[in-house]
Amino acid sequence: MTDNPNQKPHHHGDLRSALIQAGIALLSEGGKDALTLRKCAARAGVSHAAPAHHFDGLDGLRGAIAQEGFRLFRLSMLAACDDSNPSDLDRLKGICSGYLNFAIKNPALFELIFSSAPMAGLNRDLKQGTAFAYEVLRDACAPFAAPGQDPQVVETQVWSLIHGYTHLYMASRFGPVDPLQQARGPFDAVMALLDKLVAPPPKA
Amino acid sequence: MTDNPNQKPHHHGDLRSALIQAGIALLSEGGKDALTLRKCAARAGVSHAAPAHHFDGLDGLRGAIAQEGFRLFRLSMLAACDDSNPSDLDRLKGICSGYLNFAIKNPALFELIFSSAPMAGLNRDLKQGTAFAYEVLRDACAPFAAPGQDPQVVETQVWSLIHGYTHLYMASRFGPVDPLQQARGPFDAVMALLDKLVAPPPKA
DNA sequence: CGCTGAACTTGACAGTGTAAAGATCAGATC
DNA sequence: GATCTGATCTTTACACTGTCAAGTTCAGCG
Repeated sequence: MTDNPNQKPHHHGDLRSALIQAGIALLSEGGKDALTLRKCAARAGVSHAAPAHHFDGLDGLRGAIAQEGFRLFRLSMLAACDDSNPSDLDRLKGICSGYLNFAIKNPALFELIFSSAPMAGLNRDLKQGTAFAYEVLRDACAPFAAPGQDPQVVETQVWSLIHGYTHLYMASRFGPVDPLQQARGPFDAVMALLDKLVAPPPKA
Repeated sequence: MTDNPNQKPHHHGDLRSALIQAGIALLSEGGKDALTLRKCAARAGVSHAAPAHHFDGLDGLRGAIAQEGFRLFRLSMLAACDDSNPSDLDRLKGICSGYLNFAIKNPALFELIFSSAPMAGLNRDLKQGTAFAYEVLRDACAPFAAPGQDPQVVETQVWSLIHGYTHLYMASRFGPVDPLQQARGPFDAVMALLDKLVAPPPKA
């Protein structure tokens, strides 16, 4: 009866995750505006109103996609510095490199997860996903906190620097974007600012 | 005949600029998604298809609004550091302060002007508007370029830092946004990284 | 067997961008 | 002055979107 895989059942089985994957694919293929409830539904083989039973409207789907996006984002940062044990500075720059690489490989997804939706409106699972990714950055920044200084300061400095560079690079502010990640603009020159974290100014 | 000001003429007179102003107002009131060709037209008192004669679709209107946005953005940066002659560092931090202030006062407009529309697709006037605003940042960075170093390096470092901070702050990544610009998050702590531009590390 | 509730479909509606075709009018030309 | 011309704006229409309301299907259970 239902053994025939060609015969789609009334219940999809795992529609929620199928819609999220469809959404990521649409973002990847057509950019931010290509993410549509109806197109996601069509790609998952269900009717246009089916997603409403799994997400709270389009924003709900965006949130679920963002959660998955943060998971991939974290993996990209970790993958860029899993060498043997390099110096603390190399490790931090590796994290930043993974930060940028994720945006280059997933422009629309990167834009989505850092879109201006106020954090207050995020559900708990998504908040946890962002915190989990932030942990990677925090760990890499830990060795650079001056004694007696709030470690958040260095974290915020590094985060601002790499995030700003990535966002401006993706907006073609440093020249055309290279999807092959060969030319990443003045990435190394900008990241050289991090060198000054380890060599504090002389007390004079 | 046509002396009666209550009697609206067939020709608007300055519809193009009226639509841009209407668009900025809509962005300010309702955020990024509130910018709509039809709503702009209605606010300007014309039919919904009238904007098509002045802009190349919604993206064309966005570009025109961005051009005006860059003009205001530049003024905001200049306004934040027009004191008497402070130090180079104070002046640079003032520019950064104006950068952030503009985003706080015009969240949707800030998002629009730095949206990921590739620079390649921008028209010449808009490109010139962005270059004009960038000039302010470049001038403020000039005193910090190490001798023999490409001044673009410092410019890109500073730009990345302030842009990343602003973008993350506006996404409520450093806590809730204060529209009154009283609490700007760890702004001063992050900008302290710029101190290291003037005090290079010792040579060993 | 029949019930119940979740999963999904169908149909409808308002709002959107955009294109085509017509109406209006200021200004130049004759 | 009369007429032509082209820019400006309106009207109409269409496809697509998110969202709601109501109906349909079906697995699991008493």
